[in-house]
Amino acid sequence: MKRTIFIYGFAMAVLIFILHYLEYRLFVRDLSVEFYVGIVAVMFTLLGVWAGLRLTRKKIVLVGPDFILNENELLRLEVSKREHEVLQLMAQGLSNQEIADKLFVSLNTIKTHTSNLFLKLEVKRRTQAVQRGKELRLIP
Amino acid sequence: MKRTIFIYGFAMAVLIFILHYLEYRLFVRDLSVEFYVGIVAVMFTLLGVWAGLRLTRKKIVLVGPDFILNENELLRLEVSKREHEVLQLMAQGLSNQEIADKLFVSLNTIKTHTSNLFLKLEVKRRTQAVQRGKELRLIP
DNA sequence: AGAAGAATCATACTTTCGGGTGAAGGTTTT
DNA sequence: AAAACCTTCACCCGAAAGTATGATTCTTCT
Repeated sequence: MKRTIFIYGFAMAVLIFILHYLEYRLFVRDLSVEFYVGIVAVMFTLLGVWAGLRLTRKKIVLVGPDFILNENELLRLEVSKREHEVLQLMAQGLSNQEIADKLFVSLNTIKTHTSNLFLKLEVKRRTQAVQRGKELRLIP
Repeated sequence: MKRTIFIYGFAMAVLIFILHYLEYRLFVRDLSVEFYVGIVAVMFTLLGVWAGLRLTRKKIVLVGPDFILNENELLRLEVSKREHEVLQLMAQGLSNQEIADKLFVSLNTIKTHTSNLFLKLEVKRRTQAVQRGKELRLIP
């Protein structure tokens, strides 16, 4: 942000200097004011486009990490804490076995959780569960 | 698009006219050229920002809700079009069989694509592939 | 205390995934 | 034309995922 402003101001100064240089050294006031105004307009239009894209791109990046858990959906769908926990790990691309190891429970337990989860989320596969979980803001 | 260009050109003309008006009617050449150049610079910067946002917003809308495909990554990882296509459908939670049906090819073909995809994305499961694909902005 | 819900685990079975290998046809590049 | 690459498909096999059913333990709420 600060860099953008700095670069922008610097470019502004350089352009004005160049214009003066052209005006006094080469053309010796042969050209009208409209000419310079035109050049300045075009150049700063381009600068404006560039700066605008800069700023908005950063906004998009900032939008990224902000997640608010939708507890209403958790309650409505009757998703238990443990199932929610499993869903989170599932969304990280872990296999059932890895989830089981991470939660210190049996593989069968995780299978039960995932099955119940799929019923509650009305999906058939874990990829869909992850999708749905993100849609409903159950996971980031 | 045409409207944008038209509006932009019109605004350009209006601004130049206003400047001339100010120059000859009010200030009577009391102010230096730098002053006018400054005003023009600021104004066209704003116009540039506006125009830039216009144009890019339209591009984004065409693709979807603020998603810009990262073609560099596709090239870098050597992901083919077909593999990219499969990745998209995979991200929608479809099974290999469903993807095969949707693309009118054999299940084995999809398996080959997914296998190669996993190698290129350096993952082991489809859930991870989807994750990675989103990270790298290969899919929305 | 007893009912309800959750978490846990098991067993058995089916389906889907994923790895490995090989190969044929097509396009692009050299 | 030959090489390189993409796309397509096949077969095999093991691992992982998912379904169904039933059972035990534990907390929690009434």
